[in-house]
Parts: sequence; C-alpha cells; structure tokens
Amino acid sequence: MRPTVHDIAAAAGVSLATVDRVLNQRPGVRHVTREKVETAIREIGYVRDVAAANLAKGRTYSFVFIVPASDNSFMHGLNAEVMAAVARSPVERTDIRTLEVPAFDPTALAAALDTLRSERPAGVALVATDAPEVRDAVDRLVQDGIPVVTVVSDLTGSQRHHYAGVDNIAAGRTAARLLGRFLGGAKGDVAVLAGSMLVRDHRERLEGFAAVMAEEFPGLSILPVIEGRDDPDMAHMLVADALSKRGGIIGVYSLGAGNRGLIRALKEKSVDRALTVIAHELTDHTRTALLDGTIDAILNQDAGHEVRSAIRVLKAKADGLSVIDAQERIRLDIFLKDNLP
Amino acid sequence: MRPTVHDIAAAAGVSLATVDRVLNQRPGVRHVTREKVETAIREIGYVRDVAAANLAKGRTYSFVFIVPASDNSFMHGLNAEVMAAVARSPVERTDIRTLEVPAFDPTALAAALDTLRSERPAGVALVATDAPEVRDAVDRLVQDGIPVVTVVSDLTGSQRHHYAGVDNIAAGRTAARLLGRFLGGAKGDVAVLAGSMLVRDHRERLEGFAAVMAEEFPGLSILPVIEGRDDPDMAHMLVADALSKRGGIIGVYSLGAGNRGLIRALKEKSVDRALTVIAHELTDHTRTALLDGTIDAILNQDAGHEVRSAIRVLKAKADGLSVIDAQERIRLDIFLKDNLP
DNA sequence: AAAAATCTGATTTACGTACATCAGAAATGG
DNA sequence: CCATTTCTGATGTACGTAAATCAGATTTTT
Repeated sequence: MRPTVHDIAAAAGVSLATVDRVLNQRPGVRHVTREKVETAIREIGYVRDVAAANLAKGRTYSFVFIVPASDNSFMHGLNAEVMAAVARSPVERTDIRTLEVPAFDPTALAAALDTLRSERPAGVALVATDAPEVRDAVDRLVQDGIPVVTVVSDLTGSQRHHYAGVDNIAAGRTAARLLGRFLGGAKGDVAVLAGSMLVRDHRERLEGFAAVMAEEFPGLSILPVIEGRDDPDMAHMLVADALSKRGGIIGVYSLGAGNRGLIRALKEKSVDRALTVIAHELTDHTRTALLDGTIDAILNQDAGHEVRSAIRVLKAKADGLSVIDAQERIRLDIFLKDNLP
Repeated sequence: MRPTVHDIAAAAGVSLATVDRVLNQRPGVRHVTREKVETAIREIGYVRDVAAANLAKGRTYSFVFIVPASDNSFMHGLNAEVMAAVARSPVERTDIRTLEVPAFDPTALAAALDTLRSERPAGVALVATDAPEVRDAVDRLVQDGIPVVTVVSDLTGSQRHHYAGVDNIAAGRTAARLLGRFLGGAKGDVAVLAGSMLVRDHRERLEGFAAVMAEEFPGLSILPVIEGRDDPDMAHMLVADALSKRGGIIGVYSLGAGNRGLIRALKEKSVDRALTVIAHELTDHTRTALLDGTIDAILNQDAGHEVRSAIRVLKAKADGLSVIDAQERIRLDIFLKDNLP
C-alpha cells in the first residue's frame, strides 16, 4: 500500500496536524521538527495523493487560453480543440476560458495578459506573438506565480514554464530535405509563402529551411519570402503574381496558414507547369490538395495534442508536480497521401 | 458546481442508497424506481467523480503487460517504457506487472493468456502474435469481462477492446512512396527485409508497400521477402547474401526489427553502390545510420506513447468510461536527418 | 389475511487529504 | 519566575463516492 500522511506522522513521531503543516508549508513548526518530518517523508517515499487532495480542497483549476482571432483553418481547428477541452473540463476539475485577441498584435496581447494578473487564474496558455512587450507581460505573470505555457509559437527569452509546440527549425529543415529530394537533382527557384515574420514559428521554419537548402541543395535558390499574413485571399494574390512573373519556380514551401489561397493559385497554374509543393498544417483544404496531387507533403502539428498537453502541463505546474517530458514533446507529423489520419 | 449523488437523490425523490444501487447496478431496486433515477441522472447531467469513486473504493488497477522475449532494440525499448510505467504506477493507482513469453510462439502466448483468467487482472495488454489460438484465448478473457488491448501488433478477428499501435498498411504505403520518390525515376530492384510473416504488423506493412509500388512505381520491382526473425545476426547474413547475389538492387525497405544486422551489411557494401534505404523503428543504431547517410528515412512508432495509451485505455475500460479517440491514435513518425527528437 | 419475500430509506463508516479550532506544551522574553 | 509568544497535539468536519447495516414499507405468495 502507498504510504499516507498517517504513516509519516507515525514515522516522524509527530501528530497529523504537524505533518499537515509541513506538507502545506503552513507556519507554526519548529525548524528541527520540520526537518524530522521531511526526512520521514523522504524515507518512506510518501507521494501526496493528488486526487484526494483535490477532492478535499474542492479545487477546480481555472485556466485561460489566449488565441489569436485569425480566420484560417488552423486557428479554427485550434479553437475547436480548446472548446472540446472546455466541454470535458467539468470532468477534469478544470474551468477553461478562452480569450480572443487580434492576430499579430503584441500590444493587444500584452494588455490581455496584464488584465489576467488581477484575476489570478491557475494557469495561462497563449499563442505568442514574439515581441518584448509580450515577453515582459508573460514574465510578470510568472513572477506572480501563475504558470504560463506558450502554444504553437514560442516566446523568445521569456520565463514561460513550457512550450507546447513543435520544433520549428527542425520543421523547416525537414521541409527543405523533402523538397530537395523529391525534386531529384533539378535546378530552379523555390518560392516561400509565410504568414508574418513577426511570429517566431514562421521565422524559425524559414531559418531551418534556408539552412538545409544552402547546405545540401545548391541547385535550388530561394526567392524573397512572400508574407500572406495567414490570409487566404492575400496569399492567393501574392502567389499567383509570383508564379506568373517568375518562370523558374519548380518548388513551393508554404510555412504558414492561409493555404486555401495558395491552393487556388496553384490550381490556376497547374495547366502549364508541374510544381513540387510542401505545405504546413493539415486542414480540409490541404488534405484534398494532397490527395489530388497539388501538394506533395504536409507538415503538421496536432492542435489537439498541443491543447491537451498544455492543459496537462498547467495542471502539473499548478500542483507543483513534474511532467513526463517524452509525453509532452509535440511531434512534427509528416503526411503523404498514404498516411493521412 | 457539478451535480453529485445527493442532487440525483433529491431530483428523483429517492434516497442516497437507492441512487447508489442504480449507479453501481446493485440489485434491490424496482424497475420503475430505477428508471426514475436514471432519468434524473440524465436530466441533471450527472457524471460520476472518478477520483472520488476510486478513493472510496480504495481501488488499484492491476494490469498485466505481456511482451515477447525478443533481443532487439525495439523490444528493449518497449520493455523500458513498460518499466517506466511500473515506476509511476503507485501514483496512478495502478499495479502493473510484466510477463515475458517467447517471441513468435502462439502456443506459449495463448497459454500465458489462459493462466491470467484465474488471476482476473483489471486489464491485459499484449503484443499479439496473429494466430487463431491467441485470438481464442483473448476472446475468453474478454468474455470474462477483462479489458484487453493489443499493442504494436494487432490480432485479426478478435474481440480485443482496442489496438494501441500504428496503421501498418499505411506505414508500408508511406515507405513505398518515400522510397519511390527518393529514387526519382530510376529503375531497378527493391529488397525487403521482414521479421516474420507470422506477425500481423509485418504482413500489413508488406501489403501496403507492395500495393503502392505496383500502382505508382512500375519501374521498381520487389524481390522475394527476406525473413530475418528480427534477429540482427540473421538479418546481416541474409542481406549481405542478397546484396552480393543481386546486382540490380537500388532500394531497401526494412519493415521489422534487427536493423543492427542490416546496417552492418549495408556498410560493408557501401563502397561499391549507393542505395536508398527506408527502415522501421528509431533506435540508437538506426539513428546513427540515418545521420551518417546509410539510411534515408526511418518510420517509427513511439513505444512510450503506445504503452501510456494502452494503460489509459485499460483504465477507461475498467471504469466503463469512454476514451478520446484522437488522443489514442498512435501516429506513424517519419524521421529524416533533420527532425530527430 | 397472514407470512414471506422483495424493495426502499436512513444512517454510518471509510478512502486520503485539507483545514480549522482549541487545549496544552515548550521556548522565549522581561 | 511568571507572562507571553511560539510551537505541537488532539480532534472534528469536509470533499464525493462506495458499501454495509438495519428498519420500515411494499409487494407477492400461500
């Protein structure tokens, strides 16, 4: 049987009340007594029964999810996953609230974070826009003792407790190798479509992509990045323009969202050229395009996993528990026609 | 606040004891009363607090993991993950025991399963050898009301509650497409190394591989399958033999374990030919080979995820709860040089 | 209609922890 | 050395559910 608080009390030769004071760092215990209890805890290997503790506390974790108000499939999917978590929340003793802020707007995000300080939620998850003011706002929350995790896109140099998202440099590198190898030894231009260089995930993907391209596929040259702000219409216009102006494009890497527009542009041009295309994020649109051959591979991060991981980590931090690192590593999914879920 | 048993009692106009009888399907409740209570439960949306219930029951789930005694890195890794779960088990109210049985031996596996019937564990997880006697033994356990999940390799036509492993047909298809595209339009032979056609996962990978090869890469022809029984030495001998005898081999697909031997054979031949190689299972050996260029891509299933998923599912089944399907889907990882964890 | 069987209600204890209260002990101050 | 402060023990209640007991109410059987 697992040891309980009673066992600690017996082992340390003190009363239950004293054990409780030590365990919950309440005042009123002499230093020597405290040490005696702590030794006993270590020796018999006591681990607090979190379920019983939460039951006794009547605790519910109140978490806040901050998501960007972006009109693309990926963010809709992320929102849906957060909502699914909200639906499950009563069972899991959590009370999750979402907060929408304008996309790519550091000031609005920082303001939202500061508002939360007074609320003192049990944890905050956010899709970060990588800017100093956001970082500072996050650090203030952390200073207040509120667990913070970033989701999808990380925050440079901040004190956030955890990042629930993929390694975007690796994602960019992987995209480059796939594109390079799929193209065999062909020479030509590669177009890159991004959302915005303001978010760290897009910057990192480009960085990784460019590195491998330069190292290993010197026959391919990257054209200046197209920033479509994750907006389908904007992406469509810019990509169509690039394709008609530059005849040497043989490959496309779409590292952000707004792929609906990209796909439309590709289909319009498909009569006159064959392109190898790697895109990010599996949505209804990209899935169809993968199946019909418009896209050759999709790199994906599972938003559901990210949301659930973020919640697990927030819970663990709120309880002062450790997390299983391997379990919380968000993996980069590579989808070809054949292994779609 | 979440409704409790007291709320049901009040809503249905019965006593707590009656609610308890209904909830835990104990006898002693008239049909009409039972329905009244069930209606109340539905109407106020009561969900049993599993944590409190387990606390009250003092329940610990005793699970058994049956793993094959195979001397290859993948099975060692699987074993290590099970051991890690065992180490965590007291915290999670589980009591996990492992049972080793000879690999590829349906009779031994069936016998082990039958032994468990008398023990009545709260759940059983096994790496299945796909044979009728194993299926029947599993079905007997299921008939006894014991939750059973297969891990890594599934069991055809059985009543097992869940399969915690990848879609192996999709894995084979993915391997074929990667190999075909990496080879550009080249023509030649492809060698396939398997463990044994007795396990369903290997059969399915081959099936998927062959299908895509035939459909999409007619220039590549598959040589007769080499069965290395997941044994490094045997694999080394057979592959070395094939490479020296057949001069037309330009690609290799290793769909089982025992890659240590494969890699050795490949390195011995690497002076005279360039091969494109796709292998399964990320281990120290395959990782090194991927990084040094001996292997071009690794398809992997995360043994840790499979073990944790199996435990979550067993727990849920034991509690009569539903599982989050998307969370329990085991994904096929594709690793290139650039996205190794 | 009486006896037996079946159902239902009321009440209590337990699980492991949190938290509060109150009394008594030990340490510290003057 | 007494008064005060600080520590410690004993005890009880609560969280939501499980499970047991016993008494009383219905229904069914004879």
